[in-house]
Amino acid sequence: MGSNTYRIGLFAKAAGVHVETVRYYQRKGLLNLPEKPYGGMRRYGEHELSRLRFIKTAQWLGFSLDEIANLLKLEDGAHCDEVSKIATVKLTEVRKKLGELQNMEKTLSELLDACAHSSSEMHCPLIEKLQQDSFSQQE
Amino acid sequence: MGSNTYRIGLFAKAAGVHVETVRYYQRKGLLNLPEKPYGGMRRYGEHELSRLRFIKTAQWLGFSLDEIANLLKLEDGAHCDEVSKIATVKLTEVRKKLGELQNMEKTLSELLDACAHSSSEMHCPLIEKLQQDSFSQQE
DNA sequence: GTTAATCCCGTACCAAAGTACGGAGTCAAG
DNA sequence: CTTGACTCCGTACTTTGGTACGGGATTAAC
Repeated sequence: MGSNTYRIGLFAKAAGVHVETVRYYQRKGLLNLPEKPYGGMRRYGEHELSRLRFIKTAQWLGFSLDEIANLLKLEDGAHCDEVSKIATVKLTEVRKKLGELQNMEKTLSELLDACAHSSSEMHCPLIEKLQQDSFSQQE
Repeated sequence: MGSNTYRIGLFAKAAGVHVETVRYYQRKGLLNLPEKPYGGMRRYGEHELSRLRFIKTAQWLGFSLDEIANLLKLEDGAHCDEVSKIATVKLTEVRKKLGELQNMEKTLSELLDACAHSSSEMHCPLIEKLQQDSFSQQE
């Protein structure tokens, strides 16, 4: 089936991570380590590659490796009820993150807007607002 | 001038952080530690308090302590364009994340929906779906 | 057919952002 | 004037997410 063309070095490079990081993810169970032919070297294919890319994307979005591990259980296939359970939890997390980001987006863009329309050289509205404690439901 | 009314405990509490965190920020140079009267205890005023709140708010907006240290250098409000530049970069990042999270939200809720209408083995197309488009030049 | 580059795997170390600990000193109440 | 709460300061430990190191195996290139 899948032509497992990469060895670990190229595999890591293709996803923009270090070899050590790949091994680290394997230790954590985020990636499984392919069978090693008797005394040879392990090989990685496209599927593992997109899994690795997925990990990096999810991480960039603010998920911890533990959370990602859970997300990946969905990809690994499971019975419906378990999938539902995990997916529900994840969906809640995703929506929470969405809310937080929307908050950030709003705040930042308002501040930038104020900056753009400010004529005063001496008072940056962004700095000033950050100093007042207005937005503070920080979680 | 400013009546330096708080001692560290109240000061920390007023900003919603631990005493140890205040000390940590002092060590990192994010807060300066007030003069200590001969053998007495240090006092903190409103100015330091808004600085501390600034730190927490900026952190909440996704800035690292190092980035915040940089923002604090511009605290005098006289460098609005520079501040704007930094904030714009953040905003761009935040918007990109929003897009990807929305994507993830969609995938997960579709998955849940599919789950509700079937009762067998389930396998989530999470990775393929999410890998397909855009994302990827994460930083 | 011997080097140079890779891989394998285990262990150790690193940075960010705190948190915890402990022996002092100080201050407010009873 | 002592007890309890708070402060001071230094050092150590914690979690997360990696990096680095090093000896031995294996493969690719000349």
